[in-house]
Amino acid sequence: MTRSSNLIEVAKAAGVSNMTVSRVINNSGNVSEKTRQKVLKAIKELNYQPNLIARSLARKKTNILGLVVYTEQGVHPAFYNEIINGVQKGASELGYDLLVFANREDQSYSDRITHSSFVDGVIFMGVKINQHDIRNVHEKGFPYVFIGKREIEGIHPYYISPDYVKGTRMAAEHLIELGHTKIGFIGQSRIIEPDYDKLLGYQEALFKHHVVYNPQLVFEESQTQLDGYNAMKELLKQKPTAVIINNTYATIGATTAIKEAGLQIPEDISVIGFDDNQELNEQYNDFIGLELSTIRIPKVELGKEAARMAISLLEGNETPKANFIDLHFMKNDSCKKL
Amino acid sequence: MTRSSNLIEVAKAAGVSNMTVSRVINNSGNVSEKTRQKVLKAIKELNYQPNLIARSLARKKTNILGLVVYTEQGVHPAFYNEIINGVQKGASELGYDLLVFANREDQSYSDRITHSSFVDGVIFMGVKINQHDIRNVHEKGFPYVFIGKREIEGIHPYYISPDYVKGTRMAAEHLIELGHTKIGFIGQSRIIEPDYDKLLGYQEALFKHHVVYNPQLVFEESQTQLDGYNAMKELLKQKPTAVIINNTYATIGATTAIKEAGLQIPEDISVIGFDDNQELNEQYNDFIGLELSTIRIPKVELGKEAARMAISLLEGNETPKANFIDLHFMKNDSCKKL
DNA sequence: AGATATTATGTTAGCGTTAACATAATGATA
DNA sequence: TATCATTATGTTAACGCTAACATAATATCT
Repeated sequence: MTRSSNLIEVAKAAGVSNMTVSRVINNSGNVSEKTRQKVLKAIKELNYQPNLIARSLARKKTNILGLVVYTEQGVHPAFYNEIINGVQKGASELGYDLLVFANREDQSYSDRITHSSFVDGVIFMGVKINQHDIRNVHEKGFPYVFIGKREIEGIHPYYISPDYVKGTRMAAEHLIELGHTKIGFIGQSRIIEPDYDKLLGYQEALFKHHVVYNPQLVFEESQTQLDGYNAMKELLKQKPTAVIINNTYATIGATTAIKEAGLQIPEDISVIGFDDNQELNEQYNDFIGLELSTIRIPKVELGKEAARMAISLLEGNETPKANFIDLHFMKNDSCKKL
Repeated sequence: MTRSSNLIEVAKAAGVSNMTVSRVINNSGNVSEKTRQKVLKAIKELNYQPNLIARSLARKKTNILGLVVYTEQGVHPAFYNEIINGVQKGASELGYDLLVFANREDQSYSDRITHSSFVDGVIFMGVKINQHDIRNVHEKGFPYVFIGKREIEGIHPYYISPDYVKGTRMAAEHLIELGHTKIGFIGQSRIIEPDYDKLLGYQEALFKHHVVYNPQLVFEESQTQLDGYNAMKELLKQKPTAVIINNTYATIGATTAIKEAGLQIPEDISVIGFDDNQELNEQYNDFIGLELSTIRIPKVELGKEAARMAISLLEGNETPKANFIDLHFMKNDSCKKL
C-alpha cells in the first residue's frame, strides 16, 4: 500500500517548520499569506492528509462521538435510522465523526466507550437501555446524553426528548375544536415512558376544555398490529367519534377493526396517528385510501439536537439537562368536523 | 471526568518496567508468572485500560475494519442489518472492531478511509457503490472487499458473494424433479448482477434436465410489489405450473395476482421465493397462510466471511479473489408434485 | 564449574501530531 | 532611530504506547 506522507515531509517540501504546517492545516495562529500558499502547495503535491490517530493522541481528543443504539423488536429500524442520520449531520456540522455501536444484542458497551479513548462523548438511544452502561458512564463522569426522557435509579441524565405531552395535547385539542368529546386513546403508557406522556397530553387537552375524562375510552397497552385491532374492537363499543393512536402498527390494526365494523374514516370516526416511520405511513395511507392526520416526530432534528447537546457537554459548555423538541401536527384528511 | 491511568503508572505501581506491563497486556513475550500476577493486580487496582489511540499510533494499525454501506430504496434495511451483524461478529472474532460508514447519501468515503488511518481495511456493500470510492481505494492499494459479485471498469476486486447461480439452479431443479416444466422466472437480471446470476441458475437447471427454455416465461425487470404483480399477470397467460420470484416484495405482488386470478398456491401453481428478510417473509407467510419455499441467503455467515476476507487481505495473507457462499433451499409448503 | 541456550526484564527511540514556550521579523509610536 | 507591540515562525517536549535492541537472570548441557 502506498504510504501516506506526514507533516514533516510537507514541512520540508515547503521549506518551513512542522508547526507552520500544523497551523495551516488547523487554521490556527498567524501565518502569512505567502507561506500559507507555499504550504498548501506542498500539501497538494504530496497528497497529504493529517493522521487523525496522531492528532487524537496529541490533543487527547478524538472528535468522535459515540452513539449506542439498543435495538429492539417492534420499533421499525427506519425509525432509528432517521435519528442516526440526524445525529450524524449534527455531529458533522460541529466537526465530529460518528461511531455507532449497535448490532450486538444485550451487549454492554460502556467499558469500550469510557476507556480506550475512542470517543469523546456518547449518546444512548433505544428503549431497553443497558442499566450497567448508564451507571458506569455516569460514575466516571463521562459525557453522555439520552435520546428520550429518562430517569434511571436516581440518576438524572442529560436528555433530549420529543415533547409528547405537548404534541398529543395539540392533537387532542384539534379534535375537541372540531367538536369531538368522545375521543379514544390507544397507547402503551403502562410500559413505556414516552407513551405515558402521550396520555398526559391527551388528559391535559380534555381538562383544559372541560371535557370529562372517561377511562373506558383509554387503552394503555397497545403496540402491535394485533394490540391495536383488539383495543379498537373494545373501544368501538363505547361509540367514540374520534381516536388517537400511539403508533403506526397499532393504527393499522385499529383501522382494520374500524373497517370490519363497517365504519368509514373520517365520516364515522376521526383518527389521528403518530408518524413513526414514513414508509410504514405511506403503506397505511395506500391501505385506507386517504392521508392520515398524524403527529410527526422530527426525527432528523431530534438526532441533530442530541449531537449538539452531547458535544456542548463534552466541550465543557453549560448545557441544560432536559431538552424538548416540538412535534408537528400534520393536519390531513382523517378528521371530520362534527 | 476521572482521568484514566496509563502504562507507566501501572508499571510504577507494580514495580516493573513499562514494557513488562505492555507484555502482560498483550500476552506477548515472556513474563514470569510471579510478575504477571503483580502486574495484573496493579492493573486491577488502577482500573487501567490501554489507550487504543496510542496503541494504534505506535503499531501503525488500528485493528478497526471499515464497512461502507451504500443504502438504497427497495432493499429492506433489515437485509443489510443482518449482514452488518455478521461482519461485526466475524471482525470481533479476529480481534477487530467495526466502523460503519452509512447514512450519508451520495457521499464519497474513500478519502476519509484511506488517509486518516482510522481503519486498516474496508468492506463495501450495497448496489449503488460510489465509483470514485472504488477507484481511489484500488489505486492506493488499500485493502478492500466487496460484498456481492462485482467487476467495475476493468477493476477486478476481491469479493464475497452468495452463489446465486447454484442457489437458483437448486430451486429450479427441485421444481423439475417435482415434474414441472413450465416454470416462470420473475427477476431483475437486466439491472443488477446478482439477479443475472439467478437467471443463469434457472437456465442451467433447464438445460441440465433437457427442458426447453421459453423466454416468454421470463420477466427480467421486477423489483417492487407492483412489478411483481404486473409480471405475474402477464406470466399467468402462459399457464405456468410453477414460478421462481427473485425478491419478497415482488413475491407479495405476484401472489396478489395469483389470488386475483382465483388460483391457489400450491394446488394450481408452485412458488419459490428468495428469503431476503425474515420479517417481511413472515408477513408474507401470514398473508398467504402457508410457508413459502424459499432460497435463503445466509446473511450473517456472508458478513462474517466478508470480515474474514478483508482481515486476511489487510494482514497480508494470501487470499482468493472471488469467494462464494452457498444458499440454502428451504423446502416448505408452496411447491406441489405434479 | 564454565560455556551456552533460554527466559525474563529493561532501555531507548520512535509513531505523527499539537501545546507551550521561545525567538525572529515586521510594523507602529514617540 | 530607538522602543515597544504585534505578527510570523521555530524548537522542544509531550501524548501513551510498542518495536527493536540490550542486558540481566536463570536453566541446560558438557
